[in-house]
Amino acid sequence: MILGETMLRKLKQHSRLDAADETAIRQLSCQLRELADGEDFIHQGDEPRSSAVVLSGTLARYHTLKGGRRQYLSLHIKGDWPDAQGLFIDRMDHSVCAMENSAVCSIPHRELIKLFRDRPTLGFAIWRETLIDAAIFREAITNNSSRSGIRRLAHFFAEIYFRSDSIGLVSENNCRLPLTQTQLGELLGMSIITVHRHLQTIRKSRVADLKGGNLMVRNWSKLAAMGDFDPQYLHMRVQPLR
Amino acid sequence: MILGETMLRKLKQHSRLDAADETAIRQLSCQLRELADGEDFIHQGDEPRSSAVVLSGTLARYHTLKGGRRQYLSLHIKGDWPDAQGLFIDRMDHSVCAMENSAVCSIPHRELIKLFRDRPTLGFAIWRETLIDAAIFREAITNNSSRSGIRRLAHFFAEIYFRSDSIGLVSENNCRLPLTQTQLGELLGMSIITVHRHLQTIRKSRVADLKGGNLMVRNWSKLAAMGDFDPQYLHMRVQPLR
DNA sequence: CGAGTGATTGACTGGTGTCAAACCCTGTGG
DNA sequence: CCACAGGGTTTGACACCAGTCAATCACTCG
Repeated sequence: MILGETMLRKLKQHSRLDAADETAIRQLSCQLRELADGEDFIHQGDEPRSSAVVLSGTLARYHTLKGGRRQYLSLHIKGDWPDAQGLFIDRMDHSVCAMENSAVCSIPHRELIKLFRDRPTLGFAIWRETLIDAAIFREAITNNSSRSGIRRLAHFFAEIYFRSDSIGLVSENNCRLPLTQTQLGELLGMSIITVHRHLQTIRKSRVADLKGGNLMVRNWSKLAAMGDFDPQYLHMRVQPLR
Repeated sequence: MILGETMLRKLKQHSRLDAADETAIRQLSCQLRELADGEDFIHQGDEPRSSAVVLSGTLARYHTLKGGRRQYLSLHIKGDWPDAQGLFIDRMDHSVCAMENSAVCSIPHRELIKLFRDRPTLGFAIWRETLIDAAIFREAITNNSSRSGIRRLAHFFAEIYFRSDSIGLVSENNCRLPLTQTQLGELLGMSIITVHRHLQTIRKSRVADLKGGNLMVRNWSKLAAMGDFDPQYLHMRVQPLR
C-alpha cells in the first residue's frame, strides 16, 4: 500500500522501527483525499480529528493576517505530515492548503492514539517527526530574521531540494517547487519585487533556476554555501546530498 | 516539591490530568541546576540526555550564525521546558542559555520515556507541550517576517506578558524581561537602533515600558492591538488576561 | 573614581517596499 | 487559427524605512 510505504520511508529517515512496527503501520486505515491546486485542506479554527500524510503534490501551512494576506510557514511534500501539529491541539492555529493538485491520506486521531498506546516506539517516531517539524520552524525564524534576501532564498531552495532528494523526488537535478514569486515572498517575508531581483541574481550566477514550478539546481555546493545551508537541523540519519 | 507544582501548574494550562498522573509527576527525580546570567545550559551539537523545567529565571534558545552572531528563537520562563525539543533528537540543533540567574530542574530522558510508557496520557501532555512550543515558533515566523518593526516589538511584549501572567509572574502590571536592546534585536530580527526607536514610540504612547529588565504594561488592550496579538496560538484552556 | 556595558541620539547610506507599466505565456472562445 | 483575457513575470522610478557608523550619556560595579 502506498500510505504504508510512504510513511515508512519517511519515518526511517530518522527512526529505527522493528518488523512489528512496520506491520502496524501497514495496517493503518487510510482515507484518501485529493486536493485541487489552492484548495484548503484544514482551516485555522477547525477542530482537527485526523492527521494526514502527503502521498503526492505539495501542501503548505499558513497564517492568515489582518487584511487577508498570508504568511506561509512551511512547505510539505511526499511523506510529510502537514497537519501533525494538530495532533493534541483543540483548534488549529493555522491553515493548510494545497499548492498544486495533491493527494493525502488521513488517519483518525483516535486510531493514532490507540497505536501510540499499543506501540510507544511508533508514537515516539511520530513525536520525533513533529519535533523535526519544529526544528524546521526554528530554521525558518533564523532564515527570515537574520539572513539577507539572497541568502534567504538560497537557503530555502537548498532545504526543499535536500528534502525532495531524501524522499526520492529529485531527478536530473530537478525537483518540484510550485510557488509563484508572490508566494515565495509570502513565505520568506519579502516583497515579490525583492524575490524577483534576487532570483535573477541566482539565475545569472548559474547556481539554480526556478521555472514552471520546477527548481533546477545547477551547482549544489554553491547553492548550499550561498544559503549557509547545513542540513543538521533536519535530523536525518543518512545524509544523501554531498 | 517545587518541580512537581511548577510542572503541574504549567501542564494543567492545556491538559487534563488525573490524580494518578499528578502523583507520578510528583515522584519524578529532580536534578537541580543553577545557571548564571549568560551561561549556556546546553549547546548546539550536544547529545541531550535529559530535559529540564525552568523553576526560576529566564532562558532562551538560540542559533549561532556564521560570524558568531546569534538569532534568539524563543524565551522561557517558569514552567517551560526550554530543551524539550531535544527529547527524541540525537543532537541539539540549537543552544539554550540563561538570560539572567536562573534555576532549572533536569529529568533524565530514560526516566521520562519510562513515564510515557507507563502513563501515555502524561506523554501526550508533554507532547502537547512541545506542540505548543512549535505554535510559538510559527507565530515568531509570522511576527518576524510580516509585521512592521513596532508591531513586532508590541507582539513580543504582549506574548511574554501574557505567558508570565498565566504562570503567576505578573504583579502590578509588571513582569520580568531581562533582555538588552541588542538581544531584543537578535530575537526580533532587527538592529538595536530600530529596536530603540520603536521602543521610544511605545514608551511615549504610554502603552508599555521596558526598564531594568522589567516590562511594565500600562495599557494592555492597546498593546495587544498594536501587536495584533491573539493568544489563541498559545492553546490555553483558560485565558487569564482580558 | 575610572572602566565597562548598555542606552540614546544624529547623520548618512543602502536595501527594500510601493507604484506603475509592459511583457510573456497559457487557456479560452469566436 | 487568431484574438483576447488573465495571471504571472519582468523592469524602472522613486520614496522611505531600517541598517551602519559614530559619538555622547547614564548606570553599575569593582
